[in-house]
Amino acid sequence: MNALGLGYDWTKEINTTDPNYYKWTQWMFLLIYNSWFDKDLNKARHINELPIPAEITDAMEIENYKDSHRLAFISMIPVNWCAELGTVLANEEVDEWKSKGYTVERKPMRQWMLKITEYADRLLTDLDLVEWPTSTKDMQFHWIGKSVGAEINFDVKNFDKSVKVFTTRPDTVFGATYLVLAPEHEFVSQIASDDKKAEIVEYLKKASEKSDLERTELSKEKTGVFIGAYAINPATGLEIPIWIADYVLAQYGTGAIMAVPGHDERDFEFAKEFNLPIVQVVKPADGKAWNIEESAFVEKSGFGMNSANSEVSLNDEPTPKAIEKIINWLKEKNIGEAKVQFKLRDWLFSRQRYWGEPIPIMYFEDGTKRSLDLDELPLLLPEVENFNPAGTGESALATVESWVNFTDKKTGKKARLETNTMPQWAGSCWYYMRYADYANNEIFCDFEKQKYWLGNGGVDLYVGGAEHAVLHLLYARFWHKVLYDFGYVSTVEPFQKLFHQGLILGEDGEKMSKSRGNVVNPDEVVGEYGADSLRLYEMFLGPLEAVKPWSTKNITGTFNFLNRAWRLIATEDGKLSEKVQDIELTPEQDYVLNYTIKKVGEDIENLSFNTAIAQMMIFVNEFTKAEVKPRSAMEKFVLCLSPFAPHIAEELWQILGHHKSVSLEEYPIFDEAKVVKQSIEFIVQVSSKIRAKLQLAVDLEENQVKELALQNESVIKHIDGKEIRKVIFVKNKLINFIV
RNA sequence: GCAGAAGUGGCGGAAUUGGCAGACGCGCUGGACUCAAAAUCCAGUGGGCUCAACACCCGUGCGGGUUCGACUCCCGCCUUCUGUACCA
Repeated sequence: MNALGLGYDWTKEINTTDPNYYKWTQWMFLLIYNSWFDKDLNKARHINELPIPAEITDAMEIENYKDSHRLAFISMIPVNWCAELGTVLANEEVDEWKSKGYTVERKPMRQWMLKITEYADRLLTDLDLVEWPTSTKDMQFHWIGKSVGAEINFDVKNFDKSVKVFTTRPDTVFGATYLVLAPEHEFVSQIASDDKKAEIVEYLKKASEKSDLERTELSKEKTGVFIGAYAINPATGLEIPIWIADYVLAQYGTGAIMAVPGHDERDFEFAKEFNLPIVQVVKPADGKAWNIEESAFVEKSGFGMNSANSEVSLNDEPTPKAIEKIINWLKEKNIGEAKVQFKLRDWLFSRQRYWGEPIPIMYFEDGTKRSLDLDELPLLLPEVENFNPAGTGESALATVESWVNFTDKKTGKKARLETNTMPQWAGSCWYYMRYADYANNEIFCDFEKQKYWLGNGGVDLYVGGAEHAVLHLLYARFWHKVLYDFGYVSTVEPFQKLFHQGLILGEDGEKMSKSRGNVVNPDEVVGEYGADSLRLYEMFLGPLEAVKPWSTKNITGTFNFLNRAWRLIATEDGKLSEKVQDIELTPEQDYVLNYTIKKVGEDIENLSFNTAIAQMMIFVNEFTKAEVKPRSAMEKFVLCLSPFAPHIAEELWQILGHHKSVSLEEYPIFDEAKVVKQSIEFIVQVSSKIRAKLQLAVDLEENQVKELALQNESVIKHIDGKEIRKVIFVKNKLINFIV
């Protein structure tokens, strides 16, 4: 990187695995842990400010109540457990190990979660504040996935229970002909009939062995099992069967749905597969008949039908009105209410691996616990011989007796440390702020420094790959907002302007990889053509955001350009060329110079480096033609070139007689008056076809141009005595005679 | 399937309040310099037609449309890339 002349200040290097750095990652985790989300104020507050209900008086119960409100909490949630490996696998690792013959199952295990869902609304609305690519904003928008609907309770026949479902179409409740629970739903084992239990266990086993990916790959064929229980449709009063099926996800909504096969594609497919009744309760707005046995009617623009009981009728109501009406009825009867649901799930934060920041919480023998104080951080990882997981689902840390079990100095009590560690994402959630105050040991970043460097809406320009569009960029926004709520940062959002650079592919148009053998080694290119040629070529390839192939052959273009630029100013042996003299510029040279300064400056602002370089090539071509080169133009050109090709520019600058580094110079200023052309090539069209080009002075009026144009031979020929019906005139551009 | 982006010479790409399509570079062709070559410099280079020039015609993935005028705007398709995965 040094050879390429990239301007990194290595004294400010940071490292998320450095204890002095992860001290603050742990501190931030504890800030989150010691918070609850005040829905009224729509922000995080300290856990000690949480109002405790009067009926809770027992100290232990108060702690439990607090724990259930913390933004970091423990939950039993399904993870990819591989018993043979004794460890939990990431989604993308599952297939790899399964193909090696290992068994991976979805098993609920104790995990630390962060309540990012509390920030769902803010993460959504604050997207308006940032200058990000629309595609990335869209991705986050869909990922957060806000849907507005209702929750409805369906009583279970013969049980004192009711299944809560979430639906965006409560108006179709009259058409709900069965319920479907996620296989993992807690009611399944409780309400299933005995004769179905064997079948259910079998189905559950199969479902648990499927990864999320497999569940969806099998999407075309719906599977499920009737569990021998019935629910009562609260709208119709009818008994409807309860099924389990893995197309219903435990993690979303309530983990249960009311199935309306007449008005939902998935429910329709399922009903067809298992011969369940389909009832039409919405009709198309155009009044045409709809064959509900053929396909589901899913438009939200219809009118209700077959939807009435003794208390409420949705018949002939347009869908939006019907939704409103049924929600009011559900509320009145206390069987449901309006509900906003997000696709966004809480963040599974813990890892059962050695390499990660230890979660700084200790548990005492009496069942109480405490988080570490700032003066006890960082909580270091112990030195170990064996990094393998404990095999119990815990990390290697659980096997380090001396680390895990100890006597707490502050309380004198025997304690056991949490053995979970944090994910890679944690340290990258806030590193962008550490650069502003990289060595501070009192706080993660001094507020004033943070405000100075990042106060203008966050990081001014954040360049990174599109693969981070939803995970890193969402997690970091979440942490930043928590820090904002406690006044540690001055902006609501961490990254003001975001740019995704495109990948440079190998010469074969494929991703560069060792296995494909298409990797280009920059060191070799630098050796042959120099660092400036490489830098310039990478920028000249095409737009920064585009994915584009490398071509070693084409680097001669930028290499030649730099050689030509050199010869403009210097001799082969590095002396100032005798042709560089203090002379006036010709009007044409003056224009090219000023336009180059303007264009390159603007293109840098827009990150359009390829066109900036093209303009500098035009400059060099123009001045190569000249017998004598004006010194002032050469100096300004070197200043333009300097950010792109710093090494050559530096040498040329010194050859031109300067002693101060060119990198300390200001970018040159152009003369606005000189970038306006004195004369322009004017287009003359006859019936929209170009028939002549005239070299004219600028700002001529229509009459003047018309007169000149009509004297042109080619124009006369094409008008051919015909009547001119219309004349279109665009100032300084064209005149068009319609005949 | 859904969402987003893209499709322009032999190649990378340029051109957006709709107004010269192909800037700039690579490659290729010819010339100058040289004993020769490399390097360098100069000229040419979308296709068709033409001995050639002029002129003319065609041309921005495909098919329509709006407009005096469309790479650009609208409708419908095709292809490629990226992301995502039954979210009730």
